[in-house]
Amino acid sequence: MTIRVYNTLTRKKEEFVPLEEGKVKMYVCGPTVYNYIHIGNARPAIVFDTVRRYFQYKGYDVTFVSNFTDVDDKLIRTANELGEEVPEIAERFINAYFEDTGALGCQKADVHPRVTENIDTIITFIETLIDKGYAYESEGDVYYRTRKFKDYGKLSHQSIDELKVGARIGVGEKKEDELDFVLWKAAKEGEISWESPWGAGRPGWHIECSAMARKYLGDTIDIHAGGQDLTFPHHENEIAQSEALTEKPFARYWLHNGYINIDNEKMSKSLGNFVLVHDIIQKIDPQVLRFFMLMVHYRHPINYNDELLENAKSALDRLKTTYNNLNHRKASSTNLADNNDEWLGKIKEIQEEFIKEMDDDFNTANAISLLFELSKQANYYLMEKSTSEIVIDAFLKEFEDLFFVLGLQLKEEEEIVDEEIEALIEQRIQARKDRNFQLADEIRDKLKGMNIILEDTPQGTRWKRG
RNA sequence: GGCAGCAUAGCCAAGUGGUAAGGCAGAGGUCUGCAAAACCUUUAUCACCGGUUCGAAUCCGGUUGCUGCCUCCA
Repeated sequence: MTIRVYNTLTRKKEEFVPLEEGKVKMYVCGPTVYNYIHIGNARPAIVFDTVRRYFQYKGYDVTFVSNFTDVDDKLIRTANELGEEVPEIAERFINAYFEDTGALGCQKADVHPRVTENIDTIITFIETLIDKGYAYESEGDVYYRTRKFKDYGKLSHQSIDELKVGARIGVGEKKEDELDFVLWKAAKEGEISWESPWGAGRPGWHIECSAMARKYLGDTIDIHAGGQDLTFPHHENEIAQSEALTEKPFARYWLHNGYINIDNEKMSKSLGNFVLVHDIIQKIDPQVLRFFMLMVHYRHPINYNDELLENAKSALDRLKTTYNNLNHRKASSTNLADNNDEWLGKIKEIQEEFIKEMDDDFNTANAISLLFELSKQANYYLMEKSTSEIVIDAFLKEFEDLFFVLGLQLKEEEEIVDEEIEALIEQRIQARKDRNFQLADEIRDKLKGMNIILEDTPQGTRWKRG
């Protein structure tokens, strides 16, 4: 089965056919590193990390590039406010980005290019656009001649004339046309800058992605992705820049993820409702946030609040409990069960359904429902009097594989064996043997107070943290 | 004004022509010394109106409500 992806360019689900068989070249627009990332930044990171993992699961060789915008107006402003230099700020929040997204289970990209490390590439790109007549210098700035690019608007499906109606006016007399956008910005007094044929300055926002995607992935890439709001103007402008330069299609498939609202309101500075990943993961397992996001289809909006996150935690715990129960049962399993094939068949069936759902434009919501089906089947199996190690292992492996695809972790960190807890549990086991249930319950309550929850199973007593 | 999206049970959320997945929460039950975990049962005709069709949550038209983008916000 092939993967079908919704392509913003055509507004349809299309069969994914890579440029080069078995390989996927993917570029995801990364953050401007002037602050900790908020959950809106986390969504594309999580979603497209999952897309990447799924391609890999299907056997593709994926080259994944995601940039850092490490110089722009917001960085300069932040630097001024804090009395620091732009590179310091950028470095700090790039590190924070890796820390936060790492906690969320996102793998690092193959390349994380930074604007400030690719200034030469960007300047060359702009020079070529000028040579081809697609750009012009004006008082130290360089602008893109938007009307010259005949396909402008093809991604956001707007005609140039419609855009003109909505275009903000008064941006500057330096432009030939109000739709033109900046490729190179002349430096103001004291601003961080680089030398260029047009004087000291820095790159505009859109040009970096065109230049860096081309440098690291080539003229045409398979997938270009980012948040929905980047469709226009950012991605539209990237297409204009890249395709004007190479005269080839820039990206074959454009994927965009939906927004996140906080308590049904848009996250915005004026509302003061920005939720930083850095803060949430102090309070809740980062896995839960990832799971929460994957429970909704990536193109749909998500509403966020604490209660919904709690629901996601309960749901994820259910799956983890089943996994732990399987592990617990492994020790007492034998090789003598005679219905192994039946169970192995069921597991295989669930795996196939999972793949079918993910093939359909990465429908993680449905894929997760298959995890619950796996959990249900595993629980049925655990009700059997004797279990086969082969089947238990197959269940465990399936859980691990599918969790890995979604970027979720099953194996807990090694619990440090607490002697006090162990001793109390031993005492209670003895008390139960003696049918001294009052003492047994007292011990259980005491442990509960220590956030230890006990489970008495036919295979013995086990504990977990609450 | 232009372009686009959304409206499914108490909550979250799948589902684009064949009679409503899954999760959370709730209720009842089984198991258990009691719990925990698990299992079973139970809760919707899909915003509204009209149309197409043997058949629509799913297609078309309209109405209402909400949302996003329209130059630097993921």
